[in-house]
Amino acid sequence: MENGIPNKIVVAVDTIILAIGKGGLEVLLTQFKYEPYEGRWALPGAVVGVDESLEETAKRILVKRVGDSRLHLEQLYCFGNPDRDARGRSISVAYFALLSEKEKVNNHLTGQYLDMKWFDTKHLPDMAFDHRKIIGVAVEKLAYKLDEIEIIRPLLPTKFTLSELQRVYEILSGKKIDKRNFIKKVKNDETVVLTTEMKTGGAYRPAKLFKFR
Amino acid sequence: MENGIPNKIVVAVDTIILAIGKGGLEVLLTQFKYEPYEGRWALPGAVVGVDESLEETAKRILVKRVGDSRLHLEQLYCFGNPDRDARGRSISVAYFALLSEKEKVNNHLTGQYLDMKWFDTKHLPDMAFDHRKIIGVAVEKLAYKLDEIEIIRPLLPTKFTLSELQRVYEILSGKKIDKRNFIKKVKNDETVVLTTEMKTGGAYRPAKLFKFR
DNA sequence: TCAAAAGTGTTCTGATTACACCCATGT
DNA sequence: ACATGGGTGTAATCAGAACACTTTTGA
Repeated sequence: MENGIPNKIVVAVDTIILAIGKGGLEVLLTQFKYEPYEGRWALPGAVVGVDESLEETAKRILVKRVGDSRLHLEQLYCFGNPDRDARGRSISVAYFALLSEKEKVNNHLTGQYLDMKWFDTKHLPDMAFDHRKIIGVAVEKLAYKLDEIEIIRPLLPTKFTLSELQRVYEILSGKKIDKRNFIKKVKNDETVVLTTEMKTGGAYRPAKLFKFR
Repeated sequence: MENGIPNKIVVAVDTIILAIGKGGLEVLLTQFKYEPYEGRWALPGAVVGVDESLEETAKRILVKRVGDSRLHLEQLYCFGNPDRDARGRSISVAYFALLSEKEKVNNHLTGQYLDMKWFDTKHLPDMAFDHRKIIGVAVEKLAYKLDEIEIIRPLLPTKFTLSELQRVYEILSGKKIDKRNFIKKVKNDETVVLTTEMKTGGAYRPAKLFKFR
């Protein structure tokens, strides 16, 4: 039962902004400028406004940091241990956001946003708060959701080759998979269909392009 | 990024206490005594203490309402729409708790706790806040988690017949399943094993008792 | 002896795994 | 011509679904 007694807990949203990079799954972090976490890296976040839904807070962060709020956004978990923030009691509602075009963000990485950088989720820098753990939970959940190939959609451009799809699948699941078995899986699933176009311009043999339905 | 600016948001934990009852899955609710939700039913909840973790808050609720905090407890979701509480801005971190012995709770349903009652999740009364929706999400998640039979453990006594196990499975999944197929599934799974005991005293033919490993 | 729940096996289908070679292109 | 990634099929195994009759007990 809830009642109206106010408390001193700060409610924040933190976003785990993920994209596929050269080496694997990457997350966008910002460097903290102040004590007690000076120099350490943190997830982009914001305190929830009094008239703002949690998802609106998350979108506000995305607009500021990525320049676009139309990403796949999903609530991950609510972290609330009393010792998670050395500055005082806070709880963080974590959302993950999936991004297909890192480049778009990278245009943001100028001027006032020079404190932002992509990191491979397997090689994270020194992190503030419990954010390392939060990223761990996010990566784990993503792998768990992978039984629906659909979850890959926001991480790819609208058209992609089978190899690109398979690469994302392997990165998220952490497992290698055989090409021939993978195409069977994809064809069964029916969420991914062939287009008539070919990926040209790449080195070597052109590949058929697929898209999500 | 989080900072220390205080806000006016109340952080509460609400618990969805579930058990298997005569008609199906049941949830324990309390009747609200005050405006603006007078007479409506709500999930047992509490405001999070400043030095208390979210899970500790949930356990505090369980001790008070059920007399036991050693239930299966799991965070469900964080609900935070600005209009979810007519009295002011609040967010609710929902936890579900699974209970095998409704009777234990029923001893609590006396004196100051006469405002507590079990309801079938399919026939809920008029509810306060967004609690009807929260219960819906909980029931859905439970069905989703059912691919691991393990999730049924906290809803059953330590020893149980195959039919009892199957009944819970059917209630949570919302589907009928064939007896012979069900035992194959259970045997494959290997989390449930046969004991040497029989369920005697019931009407008709005695049944073998199983237990979780 | 009857009512009610317990107990039991086979067949079919669809998904998953293991596995190896030729093809099309740019350099 | 060669290096590189694109593209393809078969056989074995396993889980899930459909399906009906006999057994044991208490009343």
